[in-house]
Amino acid sequence: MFLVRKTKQRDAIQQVFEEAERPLSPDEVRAEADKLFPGIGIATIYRNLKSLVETGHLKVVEIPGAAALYEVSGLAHHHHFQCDDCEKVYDIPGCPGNLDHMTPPGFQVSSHSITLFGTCPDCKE
Amino acid sequence: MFLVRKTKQRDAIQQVFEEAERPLSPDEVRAEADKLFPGIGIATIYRNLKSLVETGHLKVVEIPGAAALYEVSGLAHHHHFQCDDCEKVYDIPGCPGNLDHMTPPGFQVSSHSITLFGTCPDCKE
DNA sequence: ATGGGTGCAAATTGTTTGCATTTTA
DNA sequence: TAAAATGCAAACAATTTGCACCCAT
Repeated sequence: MFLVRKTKQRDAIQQVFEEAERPLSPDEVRAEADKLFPGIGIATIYRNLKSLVETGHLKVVEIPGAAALYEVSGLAHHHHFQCDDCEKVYDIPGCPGNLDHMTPPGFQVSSHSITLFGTCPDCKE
Repeated sequence: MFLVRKTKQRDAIQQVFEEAERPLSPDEVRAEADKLFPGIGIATIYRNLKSLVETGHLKVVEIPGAAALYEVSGLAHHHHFQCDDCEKVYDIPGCPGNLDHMTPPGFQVSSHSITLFGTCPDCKE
């Protein structure tokens, strides 16, 4: 990918993320983008997700035991919650902060990932 | 799987875990088990891993962005470290403890997962 | 008109499953 | 010797890639 050109499909995908309120899977992105650009192919979704991550527009959200999700970058440092029931993933603010006391001697930490699991408000009845 | 019978292959797989000092991938298990029982098939590895998890002998270790690993169960609550370089995963003791302050109102937390990323001692030169 | 982008289908990777055969109890 | 376990290969699901064609610049 040398130069990144503007296309209807790419615009549609970016717009999907601007309107999303939680991290989305490639299939969810496809379903939403298809409303804006009917017939968009799944390979196009994957290719654009990858290039949007490379250009810094999106970030990959990795949840343990699940396929990758994507969200707009530029949000403050935060973590995620996955509902045990509906499996949707939500952004949650906050961070326990310094995890140095968990770092064993000889190891050097560059980043961390925290995911909470449980029941989301929608599924809590 | 009704009754679980003892087989040479299953014994080999269990022995691999008794000697492992970190979580292993199915392929690593196969490589080690193959030394104890040459020719063991990958399907047998997967089937036994699944049943050993069901019987409580093993636990699945899910690292964000990586395929599932397995380790013996019965260890104290702990978390994991993945090396950015060699990608090996290590157990690390400790836990920041109460993460309630990260739980947004309306959500109910049942468990959490913490993974530290960085450089392991082996790769630190 | 040229080089990047798209859609489709084939290829990959990690994991599971169907089935004929072997092994355990 | 009946039921469970194995090995192999085919089936799957998620993601990537090759290629002919299309569309921005």
